[in-house]
Amino acid sequence: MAQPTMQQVAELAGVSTALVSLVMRDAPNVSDYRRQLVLAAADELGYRPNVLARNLASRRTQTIGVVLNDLHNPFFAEIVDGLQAAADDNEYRILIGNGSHSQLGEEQSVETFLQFRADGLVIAGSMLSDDVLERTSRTAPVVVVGRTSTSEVFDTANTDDQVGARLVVDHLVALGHQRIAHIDGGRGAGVIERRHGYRTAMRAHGLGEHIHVVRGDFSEAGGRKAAHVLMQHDRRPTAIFAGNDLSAVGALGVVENLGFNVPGDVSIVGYDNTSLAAMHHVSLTTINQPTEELGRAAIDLLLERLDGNRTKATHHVADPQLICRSTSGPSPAG
Amino acid sequence: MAQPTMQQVAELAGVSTALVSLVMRDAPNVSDYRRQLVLAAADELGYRPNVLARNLASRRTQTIGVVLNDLHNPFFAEIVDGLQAAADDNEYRILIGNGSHSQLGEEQSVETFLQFRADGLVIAGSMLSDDVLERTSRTAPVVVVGRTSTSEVFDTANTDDQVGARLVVDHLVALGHQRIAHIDGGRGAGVIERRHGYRTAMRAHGLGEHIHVVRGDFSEAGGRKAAHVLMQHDRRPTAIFAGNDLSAVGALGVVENLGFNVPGDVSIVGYDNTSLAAMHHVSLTTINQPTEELGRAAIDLLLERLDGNRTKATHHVADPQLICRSTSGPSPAG
DNA sequence: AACGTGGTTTAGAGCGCTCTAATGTTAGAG
DNA sequence: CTCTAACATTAGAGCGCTCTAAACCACGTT
Repeated sequence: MAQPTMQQVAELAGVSTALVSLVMRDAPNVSDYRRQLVLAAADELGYRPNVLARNLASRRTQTIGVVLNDLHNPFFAEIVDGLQAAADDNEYRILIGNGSHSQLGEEQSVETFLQFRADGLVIAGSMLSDDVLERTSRTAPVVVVGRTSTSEVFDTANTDDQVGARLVVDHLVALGHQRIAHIDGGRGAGVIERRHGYRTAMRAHGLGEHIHVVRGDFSEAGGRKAAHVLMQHDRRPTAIFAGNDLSAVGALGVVENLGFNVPGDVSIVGYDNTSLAAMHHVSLTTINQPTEELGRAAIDLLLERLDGNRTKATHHVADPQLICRSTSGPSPAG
Repeated sequence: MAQPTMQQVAELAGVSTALVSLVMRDAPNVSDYRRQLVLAAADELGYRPNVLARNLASRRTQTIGVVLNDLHNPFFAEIVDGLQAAADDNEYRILIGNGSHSQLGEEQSVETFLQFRADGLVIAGSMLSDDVLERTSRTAPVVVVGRTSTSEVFDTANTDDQVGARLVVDHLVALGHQRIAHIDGGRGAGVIERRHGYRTAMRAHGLGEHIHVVRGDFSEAGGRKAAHVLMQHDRRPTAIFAGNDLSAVGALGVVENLGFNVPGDVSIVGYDNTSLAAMHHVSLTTINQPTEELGRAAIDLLLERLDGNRTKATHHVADPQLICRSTSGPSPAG
């Protein structure tokens, strides 16, 4: 399995290793004649540059480490689509680390990337504290996606979750709902803002007394458990605003199983507009986050840092948007 | 952003770099006294080993590259869970590459890992030809997950898809169905076996004349399109066997939207038993693949190769299992 | 014939680590 | 008090590449 080295290519082509290096990097000022020589030799040997050595010598890896909080949440897959596209455009490559939906898993992933000397990090749905993230970004630039922060050290790209939550409440209130409950996301990213947005909007509509928050964890199982609690409450809600699509679908299943009609008896709204929500069979009313935009923004922010064009923290905020589908409707009874 | 090096740690601790190296690698035969000295110095400087340099020198990375065909398919997230657990147990780390549901994306991911000199590769749901995979495994050991192969070069870990398909057909036939159609997965992994298993089982039940295969692509959208075609057919099926859960859910949405009852009018069965199928609201009858087992098997196969204990290709085959949920029921009319 | 000029090529010193072989150290055996 | 064995430590040569500085090589100019 010993792989051919630049040295061998150089010998076969009858040139110096420096020249081979130049050819491999597509440098200008290499005669066409030698370029062909080198390429032919490389091809013959099946030469493949050793990124480890290359990066060690050049002190950059052209690699961005992406840490995803939860591989099971389609939201993150969609973020990756945006990141991938933007990275491709800029000749960076992306490697993905699995945060395993836990702080520890996230920290290990980050550590791996730092040891590999990734040029920068994108952490999507981070559960780490600002403090830890700031410390990390002293080693390599960090962009946090899907989570608000006022940090003056690292950048963020996300949607305004408070506004998003308000859109949900406004929508449900317009449909005549009053008893609107909220399933939050536990320790997940964006949880505080969404919950706060929900509370504020409820009060703004004079529905302060109907504020009802149940804890979830951004998973389908969490949504199920929370919905059970809600539906057994003596004053059960006519509408449920779940913190993300995954928990909304969990709630949806339970509510239906208990014999209620959605949206006839109970309206359910999610958050993220993932592929899950868009599925015909699910057809979930939800809030769209422009994942493509967020992904691109994250890469752009990172590149500005890497190119040394900026040192001040920047927070890219995108607009959320209500996507009305089949799980929300007029309040029963009125 | 210049990070401290082993050299600096050595100076601060008043020892040689070799000793620092030993301490960092937890080697035996280092006096406790110096070990503490070194650790203290490393801690003070915030030293973090440079994996690039380490790997370059030691010629191994302790890293396994995992290429996922489609980040949007929860099946692969579940495979990663198994891989992650097994890798953790063996002090390997996992890095994930995005195959982008395309051959090109997959090849690029593989190339990146080879350039990073990953010790081994796991390719889940590969769309690459045996030929390409065999060539790749001359550079680093490759285990292909979720795809059959008789290759004598690389290893595989998967379930017997033909048996799985037969389980589906048997189940539906037992429920009285005759017009059982199949939505396949286009160029995806396992497609040929599942389709073949379907055909064989149909004929075995004397239903050869009802064989009906429509092309899909393992995505929800593909499932929708295929279902449209099927339901507009003059002899529309009473049961649909979709090649994976994602397309099954797509089909489910369309069938319901067209006003049919599931499973009253049409039964739908998926494949993979992903978290998607298990969702209460979806509750899809499907075939379980033991993802945890597959993930562990893949890592085990890889480690055997890496430890030099085996050179002959091995194909780990797990048993599929029918999971009966709410989308399959007795054939209407009989 | 000496001199620039600008494009092309190369020598060689690192990058930060590991690993082999050699050296230093200590304690018990003879 | 020397000799050994076993443990502890270190020097130094790579690993495969990049990058700076210097060398080389036609050309057309003076």
